[in-house]
Amino acid sequence: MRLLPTDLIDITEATQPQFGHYQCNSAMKLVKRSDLNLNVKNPRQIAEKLVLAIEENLQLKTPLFSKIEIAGPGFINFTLDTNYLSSVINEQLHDSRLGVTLPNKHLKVVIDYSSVNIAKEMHVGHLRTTIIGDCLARVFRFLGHNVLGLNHLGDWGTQFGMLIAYIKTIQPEITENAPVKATSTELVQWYKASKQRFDNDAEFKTQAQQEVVALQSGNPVSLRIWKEICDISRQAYEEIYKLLDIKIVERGESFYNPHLPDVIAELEAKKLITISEGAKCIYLEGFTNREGDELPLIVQKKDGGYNYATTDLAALRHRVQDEKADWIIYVVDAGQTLHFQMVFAAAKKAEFYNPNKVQVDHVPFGLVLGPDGKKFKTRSGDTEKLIDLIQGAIQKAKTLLLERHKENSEEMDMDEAATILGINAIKYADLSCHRLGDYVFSYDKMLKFEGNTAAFLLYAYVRIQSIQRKVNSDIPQLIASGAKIVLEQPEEIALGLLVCQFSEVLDNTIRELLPSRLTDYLYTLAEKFHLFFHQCRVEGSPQQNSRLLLCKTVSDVMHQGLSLLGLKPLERM
RNA sequence: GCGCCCGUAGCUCAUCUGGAUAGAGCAUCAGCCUUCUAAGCUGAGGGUAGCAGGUUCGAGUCCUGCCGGGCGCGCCA
Repeated sequence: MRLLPTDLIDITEATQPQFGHYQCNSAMKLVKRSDLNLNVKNPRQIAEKLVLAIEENLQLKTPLFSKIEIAGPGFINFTLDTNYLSSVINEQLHDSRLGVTLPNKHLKVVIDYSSVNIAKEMHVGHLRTTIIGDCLARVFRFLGHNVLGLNHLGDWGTQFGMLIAYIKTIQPEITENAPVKATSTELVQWYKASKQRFDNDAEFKTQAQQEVVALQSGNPVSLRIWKEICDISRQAYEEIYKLLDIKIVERGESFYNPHLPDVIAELEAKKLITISEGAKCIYLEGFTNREGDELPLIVQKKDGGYNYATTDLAALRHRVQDEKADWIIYVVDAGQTLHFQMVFAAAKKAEFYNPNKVQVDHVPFGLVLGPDGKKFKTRSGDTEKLIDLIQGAIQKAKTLLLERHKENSEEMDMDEAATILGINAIKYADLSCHRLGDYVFSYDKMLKFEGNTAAFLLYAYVRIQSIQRKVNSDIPQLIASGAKIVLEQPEEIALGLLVCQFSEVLDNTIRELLPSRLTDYLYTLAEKFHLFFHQCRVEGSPQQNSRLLLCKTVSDVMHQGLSLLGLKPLERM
């Protein structure tokens, strides 16, 4: 398609089945371009020229299309040749990467997600960043990129001043060598108590702020208590990561602490710092506050302490300079959009990164709402603990499984299946809704096993496994013997086409950083499979081998797709 | 007040750099299991895409204004 200026190449999937498989919308755009001297007023005439050119170019090769038609104002509709489609899917059958080619350039992609807070329990609000970030990391990895997933732990800052000050009042015997005695539950209680005191007791607030400075400057007792707190907390969140199958590198705010003075020094050297009301600030164009005055990004507080802007700047610089990132992605809730805009703008101004060389994206997501339609409380109010939530889903899944398998419950490991089903349901409920929208968190909804849910996908996968058990054929042997997929029935062709589009879908998922592109695709794949299942008998049919292999490609794509979402498959359910 | 996000079927949501007749699920109604898992499939009804303009051959999608909801806006992260 060198014939067209790249910005005018507009080839998309057909919007309706009767229009074929793909459509080209370029003719309507070309007619407007006077600079190309086409001397044609009617887009249909352009479409005719394009079709001629395409047919000439493809003459000597395998026929790609069985039909190319011009329709409407100038749409060009392409119907793929079934033999060609069959040849593509047969190639994919032999390809362990399912038709997904490795990139020319392997990018270093840093993804910042999960960001749990030490001394606070993981709650439903951590679900989105953790699951979306994990999914994006998995897709990038599968596409052949070098991913560094970072857990930007909230393990530093004012809250630790509060906590340490509080612990010193209730356990005054603590020294550098006498450890804190507490469970993670107690820690959370202490956090709440210290927060309350911080808000209501001015003297305590001052103490807490002094503790922050002590911690940041490396006071041994403060550091010791801090380390204990982190260790206790870690046990709690690692349990959840294990359950959710999340693998992430821990690199919290404290990691950047030694770099903070240097970040400030560099900003000062570059003459970006203005002192305002005792605080060191960067003023950026286009940001105003409530009164319409310029809004600063505060990088050092008047008490000398650093804040999250400082840490984020240090982190960004580190990720560019030390990690050599090509792409940095922050999976953080939409409420922090302004913060990231300012940090990115400041980092550009400070030349911490070159926007032409490094792509930096904030990937915002909507809120998780409670049953009342309001945001789950995070700070002081009681919230649903993530661990309880997960256990609840697993319990519910188990009830459903037992109900379904009253007679033959010995065929499968109910606990294992329930765990997989429950966790899949939670993850899928989150990933399948559009990232930017809020959604109401509901056990019932996420465990509903109809419609666009994890169970619907799993059910398609399970049915394929069931067919394979029934036929009991050695599939690797079958492939080795040269058996081929022959797409004939409309249901087979529709299914085969979809299987071949896996690679395109992953590209879209990454381009928009939207996991819901992948869930939508897998949902459609499951739908098309169920259709095929009803219309096309596999076992005992004349097309048994071909259909068995078609099922295998669907199973492979489904398996890989589920894995990219962070879900696990089941052989039976 | 300013900025960002959202508003699509009774409900929950899709609609992929603007494309042809806006699609699913739930709920309602009517069908399909002596054949590979009925957690499935088929069919029916259900729409002024918040409202009003504009740009365009073409707008749910882009622009402007208004209405409604959410979030954010100087030392919490």
